[in-house]
Amino acid sequence: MIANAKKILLRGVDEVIGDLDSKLKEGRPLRIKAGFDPTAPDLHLGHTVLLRKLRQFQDLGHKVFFLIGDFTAMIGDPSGRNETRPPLTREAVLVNAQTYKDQVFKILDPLKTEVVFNSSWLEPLGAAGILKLASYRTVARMLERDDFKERFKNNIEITITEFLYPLLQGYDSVALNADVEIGGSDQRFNLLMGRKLQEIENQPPQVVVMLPLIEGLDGVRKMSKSYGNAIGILENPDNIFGKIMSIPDSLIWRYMILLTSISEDEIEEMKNSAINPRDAKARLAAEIVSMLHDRSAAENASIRFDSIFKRKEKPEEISEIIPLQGEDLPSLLLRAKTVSSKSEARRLIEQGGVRVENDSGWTKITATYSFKRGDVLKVGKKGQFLRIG
RNA sequence: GGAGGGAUACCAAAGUGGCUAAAUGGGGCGGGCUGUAAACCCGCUGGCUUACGCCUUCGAUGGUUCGAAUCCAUCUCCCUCCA
Repeated sequence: MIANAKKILLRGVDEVIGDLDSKLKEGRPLRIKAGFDPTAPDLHLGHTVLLRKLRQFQDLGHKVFFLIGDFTAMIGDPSGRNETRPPLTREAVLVNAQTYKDQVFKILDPLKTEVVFNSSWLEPLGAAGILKLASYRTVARMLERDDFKERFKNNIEITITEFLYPLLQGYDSVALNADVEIGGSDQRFNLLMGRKLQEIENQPPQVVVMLPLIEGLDGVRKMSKSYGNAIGILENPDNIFGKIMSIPDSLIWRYMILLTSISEDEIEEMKNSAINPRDAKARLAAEIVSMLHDRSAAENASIRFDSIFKRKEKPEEISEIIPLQGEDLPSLLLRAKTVSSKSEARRLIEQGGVRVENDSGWTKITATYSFKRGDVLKVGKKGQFLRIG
């Protein structure tokens, strides 16, 4: 029973600190904590690694405390950063928090989730409480943390508030009496701080479960909206499918382990077979679309993908644009929002990035091409289609 | 509080009076080859213009000059050393 639970819970996990076994053996619903920094307006696939892990705990009967770090967001988590973050306004924090709530239940079980805001206990803490927390740790201990150490060494500023961040996050664990905290492996220091503070406050220290940060679509940097290498949770099925098809092969198995429920045995089997990486990717893409939408959305996305990219057909639904009097191609493309400026449009056209469908297939066109009603244009290699109305 | 150094396009980094819309690298985009993969090759990468060209951009503001990213003044921010 516990062995089975452990197998599920440890899938894809980077590292566990503390005794998960004995927590599980207690047989009660554990209090699982995961903190979210409400700075990102949208969740992406990277967040689902964590959300999926939370869901697995829920499915085994445990309770998730989905913590929105509205108070700590005013500082900004320094983890993994090489620079100080600008603070967010209170309003922005609240708006972002709401968008989080709108998205996470695509993965989490709402019945076993409690959404909490850390301002509800950090605010009452007051200056005195913060001073007390701060007295628990020394500057030397803080500088043990890698990113602080690096920044300190390289004369990159570290604000005092950033030192406070791990303390406050750690205190969240005390306030919630957390049994387990799940976080990205970049959170190591903060997660361990929770254990430390719980011990000081005479609580059993939480078990720390660290998940890897997944690489973004470029396969190099971690997935992040600001790197433009992310897939948003709310994106449409075709987009998600297409983006997965464009990931480098090196990511396939990692994504399968972390983002799908395909059994580890089956993944091993595929890996050892002579499967065409393209087909493995298509399977992966379908699984992910199913997770964020549903099975039939995944099937449709797969069919459309093959039609457009394998057989070079045009999609059945194409947005139509009606040309204005005397409008030229660059202006039309700009108005259709397929490019961000006319210069860009000209560049694109000059380089053969714009084609029209005719008897000989997709044919490159020039800026002076006189389009006519019914023409279907394809813009760029990712394939944006336009019909002239 | 004192002394010195710095701020250049998405990022890094050259440029110290005109030849600079600004070298080079990365990133991004487009083309070729593919499996919307990787690697590789080619091109593009401020805006407006069919084009000649015009306009805006080198931390901010003001000035010198026929002409400034480059010189001067003030300001803002960052770094180093000293206290």
